[in-house]
Amino acid sequence: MAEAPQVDNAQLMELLSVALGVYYGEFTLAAASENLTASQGKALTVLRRGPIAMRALADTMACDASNVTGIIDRLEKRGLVRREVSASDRRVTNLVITTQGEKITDAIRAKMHTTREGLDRLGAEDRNHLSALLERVFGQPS
Amino acid sequence: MAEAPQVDNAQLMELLSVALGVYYGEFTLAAASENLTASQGKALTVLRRGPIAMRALADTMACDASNVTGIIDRLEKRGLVRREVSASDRRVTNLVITTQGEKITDAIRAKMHTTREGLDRLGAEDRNHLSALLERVFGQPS
DNA sequence: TATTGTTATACTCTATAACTATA
DNA sequence: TATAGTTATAGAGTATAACAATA
Repeated sequence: MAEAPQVDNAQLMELLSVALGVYYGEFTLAAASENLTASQGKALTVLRRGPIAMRALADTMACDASNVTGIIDRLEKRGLVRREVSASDRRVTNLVITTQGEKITDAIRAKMHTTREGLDRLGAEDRNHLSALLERVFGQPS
Repeated sequence: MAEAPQVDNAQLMELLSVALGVYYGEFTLAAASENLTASQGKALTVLRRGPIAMRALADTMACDASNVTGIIDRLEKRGLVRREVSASDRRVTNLVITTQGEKITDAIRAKMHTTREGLDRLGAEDRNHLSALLERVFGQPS
């Protein structure tokens, strides 16, 4: 049996802070290489998961709804995102990523070498375990 | 034996993206409750680990060095950070967090309920495992 | 010559408040 | 009345370029 390192939550919070800092820094640089700001890249990443309303995107990005207008304006001007008025509620604007937008999110992800090489160091079992742990920590909070 | 979910790196990258979104969103709100922007909170969090030069902080934050000047100006004006000219190289400015700055980072961390409760759901063994996995993925990249 | 930190500039992000359209 | 999205505004973040001080 290996010695239990006895990691407490404060140390784990610190480790998460460092790990996600590395991830976010690399994401910012990768987005910049595609001429996107971090916020634009983040919005595009959320849209990559599927269509979403302006308001819901603002909630996911933890920013005010008024900010999303400008961010989406710039992405739409570049043809990376499409606005669609909801059929069921005409107040709602649904956002849909375009094929070109999908290509850019894929390009950003492909450029995140540090993170990908880090994950490559894990075997299949450890990948499964990390996935399960992240889902338990960050998955649907009650 | 449990069925192997067969998680590939693309899924893990997506999961990391979601985790970062939850963590960063909560961090932004916690920092705002202390009247700090996300960037100011991030800078203070890095400084909490120990003194660091302006240039190194810019690298860690993945932003241009010129930005750090303004961010530190505002933190210094509030007494949360101190500038110290390096004794060994007078071009270098070392940044030191103050006692008041430490208190604020602790207050921010204390307010991150979703993340902390997520970690609380893990037992001692899973905490150790998550810690080891994060270090293997994000620890000192060659 | 090269590096550190600052300043000036232009653009983007951000929250707040007020507004229109729709429910 | 309440909600979705936009606009206007002011302060903060951001990269670029140019600069002074130091190495």
